[in-house]
Amino acid sequence: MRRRVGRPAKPVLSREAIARAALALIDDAGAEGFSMAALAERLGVRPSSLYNHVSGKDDILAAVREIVSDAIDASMFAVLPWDEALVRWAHGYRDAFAAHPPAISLLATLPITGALRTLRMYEEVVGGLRRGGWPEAMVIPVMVAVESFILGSALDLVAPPDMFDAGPLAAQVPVFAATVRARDDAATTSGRPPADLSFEVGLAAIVEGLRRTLAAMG
Amino acid sequence: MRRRVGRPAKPVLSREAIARAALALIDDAGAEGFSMAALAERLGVRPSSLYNHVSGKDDILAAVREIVSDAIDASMFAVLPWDEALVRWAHGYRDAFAAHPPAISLLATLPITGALRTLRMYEEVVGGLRRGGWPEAMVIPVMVAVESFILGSALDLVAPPDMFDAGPLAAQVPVFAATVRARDDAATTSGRPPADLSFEVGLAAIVEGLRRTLAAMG
DNA sequence: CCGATAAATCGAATGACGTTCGTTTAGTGG
DNA sequence: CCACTAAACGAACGTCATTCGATTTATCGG
Repeated sequence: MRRRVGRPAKPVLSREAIARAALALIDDAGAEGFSMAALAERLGVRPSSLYNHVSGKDDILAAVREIVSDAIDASMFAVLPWDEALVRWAHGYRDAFAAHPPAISLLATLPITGALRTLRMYEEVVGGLRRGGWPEAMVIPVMVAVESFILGSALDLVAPPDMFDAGPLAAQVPVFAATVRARDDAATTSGRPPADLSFEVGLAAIVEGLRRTLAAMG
Repeated sequence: MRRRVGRPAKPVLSREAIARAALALIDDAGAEGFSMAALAERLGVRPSSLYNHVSGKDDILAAVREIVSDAIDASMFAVLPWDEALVRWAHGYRDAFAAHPPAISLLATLPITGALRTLRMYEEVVGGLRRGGWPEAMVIPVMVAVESFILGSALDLVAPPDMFDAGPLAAQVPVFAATVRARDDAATTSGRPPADLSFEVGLAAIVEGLRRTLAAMG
């Protein structure tokens, strides 16, 4: 698996290949397992070789974010009413991140790339909202608000499952502890993870609220 | 400012003092400027001394999060209708993070501490929602959904201001580019940052949507 | 008042990590 | 065929978080 010095016959690396390997590494080894050394080894290469194709670790993460974001479909805005499209877009958006849980915390804090494909997605969303009747100045705030909710929900997805486990302190917060149990029961009987319940409740609420907001503006 | 070896007359360090200095350091030097070495210097101490009071960097960040979270008031749930309390709580929650922008990205991905004060806040929120008529199994999902939106909005707060600047690609996404300009104009004339517009629109929508959800369950 | 113990710091060392740079080799255009 | 460029390698550097033993000082029991 070790390479010899010198330019290889066929290129071994590329920005794309590095990004794909990085995502696979993060999926396998988690966020802490993602190092330039580990990534290089997975590619059969020395760490310094990576710098011929990317400018550094941040650049790799930006490329990883592009890959993950590319899985988000926004074409429904062209054919569905804005509110219905928003719901489907949000589901696909969250699913794209949910497919790579260990990557979420790494990508969430990353400034969103201004890559062309990302801009095109925004173009579709914005077009759908405008056609739906939203005034121009409110379209971006509406989109960002939904995106913020999605991102926050993605982070919730990767939170430790016992986050709300009060442990020995449960006696001091009895209402809370009982309510957490009720949610856990609901999650079990519905067969869905607790994070899904929060996401569905919140998404339905925010879209319904937006419908009312738009209607109230005539 | 340099200390001598040996046990000092008065303790110089404590978990609390370390956490407060860490938050101040993050505010001053940003997330990248936060290192054990820099923190130790600010405290007039050697890095290794810190380990007598905290278990490591993660532990310090957890303590920082406790400090930031302590600024969140949840007492309004005891005296206001649940929907109004939710709006005020969300504002205070976001403000607490907005007071320390460089800390947001560090804390956002951190698993929420199960500290007693945090649990007490949840106890108040949960109590308010239950008194408002929410069925037991839905209370936690409702709270988590709102919290996810707040956290996502806090991250938006720290995003680079030119995030939506398409630059030379603007010609390829004309509707989007024009809509971003309209938002920037609205932000300028209203005298509020763009992130505030998104937060207000989203918060109003999600709470209004929750009102409708609850009413529909009668 | 004294000696044992515990608390707390320091200094040195370690290992991992991201990154830079000079060297070496192989393909490519003229 | 030759100069140039692309690409990978190996070595080195600086930073960082963390560990550990030595050292100093306060506190407490007798």
